[in-house]
Amino acid sequence: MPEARGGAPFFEEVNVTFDHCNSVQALIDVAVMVPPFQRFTYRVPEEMLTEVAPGKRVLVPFGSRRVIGLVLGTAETPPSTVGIKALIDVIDDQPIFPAVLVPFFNWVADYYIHPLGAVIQTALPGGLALAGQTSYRLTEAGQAALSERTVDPADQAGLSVLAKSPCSYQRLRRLSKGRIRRADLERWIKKEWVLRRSELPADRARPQYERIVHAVPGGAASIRRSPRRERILALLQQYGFMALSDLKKHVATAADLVRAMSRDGQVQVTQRPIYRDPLGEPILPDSAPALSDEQARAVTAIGASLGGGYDAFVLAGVTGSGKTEVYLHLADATLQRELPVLVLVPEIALISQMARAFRARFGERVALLHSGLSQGERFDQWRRIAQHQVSIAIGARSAVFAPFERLGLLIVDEEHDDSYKQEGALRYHARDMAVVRARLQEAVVVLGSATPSLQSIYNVNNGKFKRIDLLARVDHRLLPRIQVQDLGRLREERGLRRFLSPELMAAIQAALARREQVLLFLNRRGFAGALVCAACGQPMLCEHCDISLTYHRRINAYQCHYCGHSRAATAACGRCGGARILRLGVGTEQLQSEMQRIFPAARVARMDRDTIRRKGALIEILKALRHRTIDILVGTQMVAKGHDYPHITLVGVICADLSLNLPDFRAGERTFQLLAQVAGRAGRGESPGHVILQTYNPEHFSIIAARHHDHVAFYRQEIEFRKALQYPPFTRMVQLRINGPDKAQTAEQARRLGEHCTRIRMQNPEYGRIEALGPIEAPLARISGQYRWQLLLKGAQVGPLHRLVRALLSAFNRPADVQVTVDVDPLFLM
DNA sequence: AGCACGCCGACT
DNA sequence: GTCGGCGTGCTC
Repeated sequence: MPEARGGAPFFEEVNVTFDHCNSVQALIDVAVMVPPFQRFTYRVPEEMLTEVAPGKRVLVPFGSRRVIGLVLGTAETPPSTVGIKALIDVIDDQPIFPAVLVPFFNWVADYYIHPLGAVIQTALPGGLALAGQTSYRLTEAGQAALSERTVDPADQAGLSVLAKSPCSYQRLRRLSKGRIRRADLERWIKKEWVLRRSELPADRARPQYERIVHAVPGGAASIRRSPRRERILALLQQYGFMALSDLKKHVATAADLVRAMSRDGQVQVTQRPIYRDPLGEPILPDSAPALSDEQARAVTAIGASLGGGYDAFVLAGVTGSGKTEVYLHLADATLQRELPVLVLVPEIALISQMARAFRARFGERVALLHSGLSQGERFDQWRRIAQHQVSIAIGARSAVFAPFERLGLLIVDEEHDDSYKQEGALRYHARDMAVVRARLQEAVVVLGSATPSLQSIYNVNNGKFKRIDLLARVDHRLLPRIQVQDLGRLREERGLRRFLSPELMAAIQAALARREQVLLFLNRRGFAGALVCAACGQPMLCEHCDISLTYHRRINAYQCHYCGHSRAATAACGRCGGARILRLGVGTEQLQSEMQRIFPAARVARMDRDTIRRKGALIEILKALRHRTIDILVGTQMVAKGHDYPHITLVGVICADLSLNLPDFRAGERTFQLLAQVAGRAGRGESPGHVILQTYNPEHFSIIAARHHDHVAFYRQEIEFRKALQYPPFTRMVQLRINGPDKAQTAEQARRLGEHCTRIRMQNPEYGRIEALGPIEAPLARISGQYRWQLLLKGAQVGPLHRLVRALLSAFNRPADVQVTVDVDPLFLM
């Protein structure tokens, strides 16, 4: 094939060539699944034309290698400067995602400034072997060199790691604790001590099948009979067909017998896919209860838009107003139009609750997608959606990529929750993407929350979203009474009395006497808050993170909450060597043990990251609460998240200020949401709720607004503050993060990036109104041994910001171990 | 990421 | 002159 280089006459000839071999449609765009993860154009050989389809994996030549790519569609703009290669093979029989997702993937790649192939990789369930695995193995020469000790002592250690077994580079790095570097491997390969083998491995996640045995007409009349065969034939006569696994329960040797019988023509065997069921326990079906007038109005209002193209709603329902029931009715209405429903929930723990409700109403039509599933389970759920076998999917943020070909309704529950923001290589916000996906697929999107984000309320006021309120709690339950206690007046007290006001203590006592449940919220896990040397006042810092350690009594150690590193609690002060370390403040661990001491008869439990680490532990706590085998629950902010605790009447907020004092412009919003949410946990049953909110800042507007359940007042003040300081939603932000293992080098590269940025901004008037803050050292200057710098870009329009960042990144050459990541619409500026 | 290519200094 | 070290840049 001639290269389409050069002038017009040549161009025509190319077209003639295309016409001649009838292959104009035979050019396809493929996203390669190895760096640089970009889209490339390939030619499809004639014999593969019928097989190729968007969403299928293909094997393509790439440089001197063969790699896996994903078909995006026919090429729109064939590249004119390079020769186009032909693809080698089509891997899949069925597409692994529908073609309609391609524009969505493109949008995500553009908006978040991330390579298309990498976007698709994050979207797909794991185990699809998208990248060829490269493994390294010690050669005989390497073995010899190692045993003869002719190698450099520095290489000795690395090579002996490799001597144990061949493995991948990543595993190698882990096994050698990061001491083996890429350059070492390349050097060893040159010396022929090490062999690199690149292979395209089999999928780890494969469909599972079960064998179905069918009766054959006249089969029973066949020659070979035996009592066991008779039994099998009789069972098949009765049921028509049976799974082989069920047959085995009746006839232990069924597997062999059936094979023989199939040969003799007595039965017929077919295969049918089975799905590993992530929902272990059976769920009793329920039927739709009657809606309140308010709920019914919400369903009618939103339901009117179903099937009529894109529309977006904010469903603002106070805690306990029955949003889930509205979702269920809307889902039902959507299914009646034969359109699928996608439900996003902020975290795994809440998925089971939502899934239960949906399963009870819709049975087997529900798929689950989240990271708690095994790779095989996730693959199965994904495939059931892609093959139209389910019409509802419930999942965490990555489920926004669920492979629905058509979509009627997208629900984002607890839309204000920051867990929707993914903080990996691709930093996306699942709520924002849900809105975009709804627009692209002409679906209705519902953002539900008791405390809608400032962003969403702003969009309502802009006319972008429609707002629907649920103001009443179900069964006319009242919102809890909130009482504020000033912690300042307890400053002179010693020990726990500093943190527990007499009013809170009395309320706990009274609630326990009434046999009601108490929730105590403290946004700090561990035993004590701060660790300070008694001699010199130096705080205990993590060796890898420049972050204060926290004392954990259960393991009797100081622990870093950022990298997990811990030191024995006998460790001395890092500065003066002083042995006496003061433990100031209080954490959930201490609060729990103090509560147990003060109320010995009460059953006290704790819910924080430490106690729910074990799989199923959270469910157990929730169950125990429901069965009233817990009297006092102590917990961190996870207790505020949407769980339904029907028997809790008293909520104590130990210190409402912990999230207020963070150096982040969203601190006020987070505090208000947290307080409103945690207060909402009280009084969801028949008894009224009571909340005691302790704070050092009783006059702060976030606290006052929370106290009066006054969302409007909070919004009005917060939006003024954002406007005055030109923060989102009035401006758009992109944050560039510069990370590296070396302090000076990271600082130097950050400075260079800043200079590049200034130069580009000066060159083009389009960037004139973009503000660059930094580069500055990040507030968390080091995490897990990585030094962190940041450059924050702020502008009125997202377009110029995007273009500036793209120009900046393409002009910036960085050393291999310094990383630059892009965070569009950053949520955490630390 | 991997691989080729091209440029330097150290050897046959 | 050739080998092999590493920095640079491309992959349809």
